[in-house]
Amino acid sequence: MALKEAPQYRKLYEKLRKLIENGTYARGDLLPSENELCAAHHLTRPTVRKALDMLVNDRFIIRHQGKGSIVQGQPKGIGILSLSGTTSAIGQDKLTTHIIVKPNIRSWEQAFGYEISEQDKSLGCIHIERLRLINDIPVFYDITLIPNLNLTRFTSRSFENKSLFEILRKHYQIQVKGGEQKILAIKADERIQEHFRVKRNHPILRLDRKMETNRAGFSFYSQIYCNTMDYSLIGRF
Amino acid sequence: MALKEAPQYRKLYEKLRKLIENGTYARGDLLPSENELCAAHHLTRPTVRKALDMLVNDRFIIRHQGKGSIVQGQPKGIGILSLSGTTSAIGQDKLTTHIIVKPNIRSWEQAFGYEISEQDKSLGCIHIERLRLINDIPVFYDITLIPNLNLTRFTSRSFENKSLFEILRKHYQIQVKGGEQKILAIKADERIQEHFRVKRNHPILRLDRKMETNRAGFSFYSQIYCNTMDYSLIGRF
DNA sequence: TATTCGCACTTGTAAATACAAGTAAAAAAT
DNA sequence: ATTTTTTACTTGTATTTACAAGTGCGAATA
Repeated sequence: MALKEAPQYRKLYEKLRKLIENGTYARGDLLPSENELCAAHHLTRPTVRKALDMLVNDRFIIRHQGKGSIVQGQPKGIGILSLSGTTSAIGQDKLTTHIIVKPNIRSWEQAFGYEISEQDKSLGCIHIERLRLINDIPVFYDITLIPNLNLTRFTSRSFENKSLFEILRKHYQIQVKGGEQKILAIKADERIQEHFRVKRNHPILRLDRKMETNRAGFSFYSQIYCNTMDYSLIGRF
Repeated sequence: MALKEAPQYRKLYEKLRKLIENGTYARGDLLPSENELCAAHHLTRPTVRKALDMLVNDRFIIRHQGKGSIVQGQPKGIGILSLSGTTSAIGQDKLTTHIIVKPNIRSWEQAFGYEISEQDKSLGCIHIERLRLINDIPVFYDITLIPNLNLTRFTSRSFENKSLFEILRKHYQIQVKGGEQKILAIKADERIQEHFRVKRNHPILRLDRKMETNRAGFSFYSQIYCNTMDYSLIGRF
């Protein structure tokens, strides 16, 4: 089964998104006009517009009739509380990742309080645990459970300093479209105390999340512990 | 200034959305095919597809190539983490409100870490503090700061068991369009211990929010303390 | 000088057309 | 009867064309 090539509008979306993410286009800049993008990439306007529609949807740009497409910058907009993964929520600070439990396949019974389908249950799940540090301070500990269907070579990929969301999007055409989350404040248990190097009774934020994707019936789950002492979570809504 | 008529694709979106919301199309049903919708509404496929794109985006439907558009049903409520105020986030449980500090006008210097404009600063702000109980358990304590411009009779209104968001929308045509929030876990301080009837070191969730409205330049601010022991915050994103 | 007007640009909406690709059921072959 | 192939649908991608409408700037006008 050969991988189908990504459609043109999607390729353009990825290109422009990258240019915004790496700062080539900064907040407030105008993107090239639709006609210029057409000429530059040998596409027609509806195709270009579809790519821009996606960027609007992800809050990378806004458009003004008669004016142009205005870069909004990284959608801090979609901080960890609204949509994106951790990596894009951090911004330019140094984010390092330690894999505590390497991707491995195991069975599951439940997923942090969320119901899972019988099919997912029968196939088992990919299990990852990561500790993430911002500027060398441990801030996130996350456990991720992904249904084990058809993600070839997934367990052998490197996740160090890479965004899980980005891997899913680029290699498997899976985009997180939204989801559900519970959020609560708890005391640090022993394992968390150790990872975060904090005392007992230290208040910790916990998120239990279900991520829903563009692939029908495909959801995955994560539980995130956050030490908000030095870095609080920021999000737009 | 006459109101411009809504575009065709938006009208179709509204129609189909209404049909899903009132149950004419139920979860699992197939929408009429794109060609049938074209014929029925005298539109062409690109226009129909644009309406369906919007429904996909809002998660009312998903589409399957070769199959059709499958109704997903109503996207579930948006909890406190995404957009709405507390009242609509609770659902059917009993929510009671105690006004701890009645609406009063005072000066402000800052608003929970957010920058405020010079104009807002010069006019002072309306200050409210409320304790909210779900099924008689104290769960939220919130402090709200609203710039004091032109909200006639605001301080004399009753806020018992009423939604602040609703008052702003109905009486002042102010709608919250989005905003920014910081979220962190803290230990209960003395005042919170008392209100929530919890011990020292009890983990508490704190949200610092800036609410942006449809009125240009008008934002207001709130700080919310949550006891997530019995009720965790649930939201979609 | 200050204002108005027009032009050249931008994005927004909409149609008509073509072909690719996935799905499911009918039709044909085994 | 079972399997395979065909066929008639569905949505997905992409082009071409046309006009509407908002923006900003420079030239013409008062």
